[in-house]
Parts: sequence; C-alpha cells; structure tokens
Amino acid sequence: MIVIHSNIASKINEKVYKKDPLTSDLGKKILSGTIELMSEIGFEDFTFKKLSDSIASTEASIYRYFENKHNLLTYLTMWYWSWLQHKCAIKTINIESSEKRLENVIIALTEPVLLDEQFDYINEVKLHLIVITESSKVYHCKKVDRDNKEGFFLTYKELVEAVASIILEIDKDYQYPHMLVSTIIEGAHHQRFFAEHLPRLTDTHEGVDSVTLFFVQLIKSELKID
Amino acid sequence: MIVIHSNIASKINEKVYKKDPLTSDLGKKILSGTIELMSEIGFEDFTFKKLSDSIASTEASIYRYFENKHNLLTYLTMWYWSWLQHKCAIKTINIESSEKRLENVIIALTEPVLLDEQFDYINEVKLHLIVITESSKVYHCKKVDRDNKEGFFLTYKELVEAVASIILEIDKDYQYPHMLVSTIIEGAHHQRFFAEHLPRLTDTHEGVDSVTLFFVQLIKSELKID
DNA sequence: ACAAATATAATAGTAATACTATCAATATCG
DNA sequence: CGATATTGATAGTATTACTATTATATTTGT
Repeated sequence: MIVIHSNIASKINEKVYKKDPLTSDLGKKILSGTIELMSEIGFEDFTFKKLSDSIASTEASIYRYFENKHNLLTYLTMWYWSWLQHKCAIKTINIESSEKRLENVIIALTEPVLLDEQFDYINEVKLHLIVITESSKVYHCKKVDRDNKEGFFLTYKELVEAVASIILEIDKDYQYPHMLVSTIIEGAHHQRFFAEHLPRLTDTHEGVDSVTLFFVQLIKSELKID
Repeated sequence: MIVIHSNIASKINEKVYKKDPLTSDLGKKILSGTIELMSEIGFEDFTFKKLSDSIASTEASIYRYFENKHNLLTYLTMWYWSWLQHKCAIKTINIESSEKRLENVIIALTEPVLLDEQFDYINEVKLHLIVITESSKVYHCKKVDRDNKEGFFLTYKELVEAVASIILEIDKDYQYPHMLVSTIIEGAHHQRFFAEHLPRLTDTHEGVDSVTLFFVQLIKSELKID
C-alpha cells in the first residue's frame, strides 16, 4: 500500500546530513546550487569550492551541512526516490484495477521529467538528469554497506516494495517482483542515458517515447497481461 | 554474425593506453595488480601510488602506460566486453536454432563467472566483480562523448549488436532489440550487486541462480518464445 | 661483444582536492 | 539587550593526480 506523503523531504534519513538543509536559506541554496552545478559539470568535477563560489558562500559553510559531496548526492537521490513514491501514489489513487495501477506506476517510473513545478529549491527536471547519470554512484562504492545500515536506501526500497506489491496482486505466485521493478527503474535511467550518449545501445523511434513504451510492454509480456 | 577472435585484447582500441600493457612484464603486472587491488578497495580509493606500491613499481612508470585510472578501468571494461563477445561466439557455434542460440547467449551474458582459467594476467572472476560495481563509471562521466568518439565503447556496441541480430532472426519486426539486450546486460550486473548489498531490491531463491533464470524467462516472455 | 636505444626506478615538485580549525561578523531569539 | 547560533573569511594539512629529470638496468642491432 502506497501512502501519500505531502512532505517529500520528511522521509529523508537524518544521518545523511549534518544540518538539515531545509531549515535555512543557505541550506536551500546549497540544494538548488548543487542541482544547477552538478547537472552542468557532473559529479566528478563537482567540488564544494566550486559550489560555494557559485552560490556566493564558503567551503566551510557547506561542510556544516554535508560531510562530503557523496552524502550530498545521496540526499538528492533519496529526495528523488521519495518524490517518485509520491508520484506513484498520485497516479494510483482511486483506481480499482491492479493492472491499470501497475501500468500507471511503470509510466510514472520511466517517463521523462519535463516540468519543474512544485519545489522552489529543487528543479525536478535537472534532478532527474542528475539521477540518470550519477545516482548509481551512491551505492556503487565501498561504503554501500555502512550507508545501507544507516537507512540511506530506504526510500528506494519502499518504492520497489510498493510496486512489487501491485505485481503480487496481479500474480501472487510471481517469483521475481523486486527484480522486475528494480530492473525497470534502473533500466529506464540507463536507456535514457544511452539515447543521449550511446545510441547504438538502445532503440529510438521518431515521435514516441520508446523507453516508456518498451518497459510497459516488457512488464505486460512478463506478467502475461492483455 | 559473431566472429570468433582468438586474441581478445586485439579488439582493444589503442587510444585507451599510452603504451600497450601486453607488450611488457610491467604492463601485465599493472593489469593483474589493478584487478587485485581495485576489487579489494574499489575504484574511488584506488590510486596509481597504491598500485605501484602493490606491484613494487613506481607511480611514474604506471603513468607511462595509462593517462589516468579512468582509462585503466576503461581498458579492463573493454577487455571484458571483448571477452563476453568471445564467450557468446563459443556458446552459439554450430547451433542451428536461433531460439537456442539466443538462450545460450543470455545465459553467457548473465551467469556468474566462477572460473579463472585462460589468462595469466587477467583474473576473470575478479574482473567480473569489478565490472559489476565499477563499469558504469566508464560512461557515466562528462568525457563519455569524447571517449565514444575515440571508439572506447565499440566492443560493447558490437556485443549488443550481435545479440540484437539473433533477436531479429527470431522476430524481424521486433522494435527494441538493442534496448532489450543492454537492459539485460546492465540489469544482470545490477541484480548481482543488489543480491550482495541491497537484497530487498532483488529476489533470491535457495539453490538457484535467480538472476539468470529471471532474464532468460524475461526475454522469452517478451519475444513470445515457447 | 659492444654501442645504442629503450624501459624502468628513484626522486622531486606542482596544482588541486578534501577536508579541519579558528575567529570575527551578523542575525535571531528569549 | 544580552546570549546563542549561523555564516563568512581565512588559514592550514594531507592526499591525490599528475609532470619532469636523471640514473640505472635491460634489450637490441651490428
């Protein structure tokens, strides 16, 4: 059961930051500045020095909010998973059919993000682009087990669990609900990256969103829907 | 058509290295030492200083072979794609049925690597573990377009193309052959990583290799095979 | 066998990064 | 209005990611 949380940031684990960035103007400027700068220069070239220059603050001030850039990226990624949870909840509300709810959720998980609407300190379009390219770095590192113990991946796990439970409504004996969901979520990011940078690794068709079409078709084939 | 290359390294683009590591003892020690050290401490903590200490050489000597650790990881990843190409070729030789060839290839692409057999300077088991955790970093970076122009991802593209062509033999109208293949290759890596570090994002079943079973079933469902 | 070329080791040095520490200025809060 | 917390300014350290130089060892060509 997906629960709607009006405050997306409230699900973010406290240990990922030293001081909650949403409690001050500087904190919010750190978030918006990071999204701006990191989407431009990428995670590797991103430094707290460059960030502080770009928002007219200082390195030391930023270190009061986040231990390092890795945790800052983790924060943004947690925010993104939490935001996707919310989006999925909205898209399934008041819909009876499990099949239809699943389809809506897969669309929500895989479609491009085109509008930057609700949050003054988070540009959702640019955050989505950062997530596509950089998010796997939050777990593809040696501190993954430590971070996992702290609960840094909980919003991701909850999201996968919520979608997996819809799958089990449709086929209670299906063997790989979590695998199928995480393959689709990660896969959609990969395919959008490939479409942009390594097109021979994917397939694009004129005038349609192949990524979403592919994954919707894939899950229906796998679950024998229609 | 998959062509069998007896020399896997011969497909590796020259621009990824400054001096071919296979032309000297030191070069081979750089490769084997990197696989050893990087599988232990991870890409981020890996430095040329630590590597040179571990193989009793010097930083400057290693810089004569590779510009930086990123290109060294790229070399190993290219080697891995090329090795998979070879593995797929072996597994499809003399098999008539397209369906059977596809199944064998999907198994080859997704199964765990358990034996370190053929190469004295490459430990295939440890290389596979490095690829699972680190390989996406070779393209998830700002120099991806430059590296792509140099041809650093050609062995990957050829691998995807070879499998895609089997899919088209089975269903010449199938719309997403490359997307399906790259989703499976990347997905298998992700699922193995999740099984090890974030098990709630995947599904494991006692005594069987769920990852391979899942992806074989997935491609058969999608292509309506059986 | 020996000169010439090449590869490696040893060492030094630089600019940038990833932090930590200190203290002054400023805003806020009771 | 005084106390407290926040930020800015500045400085400093260890490590990293390289480049450069020279000496020594090894290989190669004749």
